[in-house]
Amino acid sequence: MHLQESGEMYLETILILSQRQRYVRSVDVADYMHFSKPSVSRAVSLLKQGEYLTVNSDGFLILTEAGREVAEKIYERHQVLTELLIAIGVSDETAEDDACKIEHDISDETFLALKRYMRDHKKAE
Amino acid sequence: MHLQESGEMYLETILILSQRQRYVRSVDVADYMHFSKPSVSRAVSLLKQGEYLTVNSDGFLILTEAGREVAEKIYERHQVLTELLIAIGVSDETAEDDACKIEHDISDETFLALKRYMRDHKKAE
DNA sequence: TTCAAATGTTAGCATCAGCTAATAGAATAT
DNA sequence: ATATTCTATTAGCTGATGCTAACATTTGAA
Repeated sequence: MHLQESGEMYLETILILSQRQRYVRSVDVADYMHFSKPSVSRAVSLLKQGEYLTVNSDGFLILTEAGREVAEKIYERHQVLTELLIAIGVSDETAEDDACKIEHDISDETFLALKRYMRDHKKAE
Repeated sequence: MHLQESGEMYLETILILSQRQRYVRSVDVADYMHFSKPSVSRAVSLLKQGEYLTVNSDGFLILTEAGREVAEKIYERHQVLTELLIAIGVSDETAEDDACKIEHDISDETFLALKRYMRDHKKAE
């Protein structure tokens, strides 16, 4: 089952929320993403079907290994891309927004090249 | 009328084809993009409606001022982003592919920052 | 001239991913 | 204990954008 950009966003959000809260429910995801509950409900059931997460008896969303891998990959991209854009002079808010779109688009090859470039140019700035 | 990514891709393609051919028809766009004729037909009629292009009596697609502006903006992004990715070590093909996705996502602010960065670091490499 | 190929359009299908309205069930407060 | 509120789901709508099948029109070759 191939994940669309939207699936990646849900997983990333669950990861982020689970770093600030003891548990994450569908309604928390809906609030954070400013989506309706039914939208989240369907997304969650698709992600469950794809085995990216499970829902326990309290309605808490738990990422599976596969789900966590995707979430961490996207979240790392989010952070690195945001940092990179800020480093070249983009405003914080725009950097966040643009990173959030680019993070789903680029290949592993490009992301690695960007990280390598940043590493090699950090002190030389 | 707000243009989606797909609309931008059609306009960019028409611009590219009009640089290599004396005229561009729907079927040329379909061949180039590997889309079906009906898909292009509908897209063209939407772009016509949005006044991004006109179709003359021979079925040739002519970008309007607005259409050309969009097409050139996206095409410039395409070229600059591809060049940038290649410069940091991404393979030609991946650079093309990734640039083609990023080009629709980033803000003007980010694109300007990237161009500025490239300009300032070109000879210093 | 006639028949075939090329071109464009219409109709209708599929998927993705958002939405609202309505409902069911669980948790909480009075 | 009852009523309210919170949470999740179901049903069904919407719009974007790809597709195929079928058809009409035009072009061009035999």
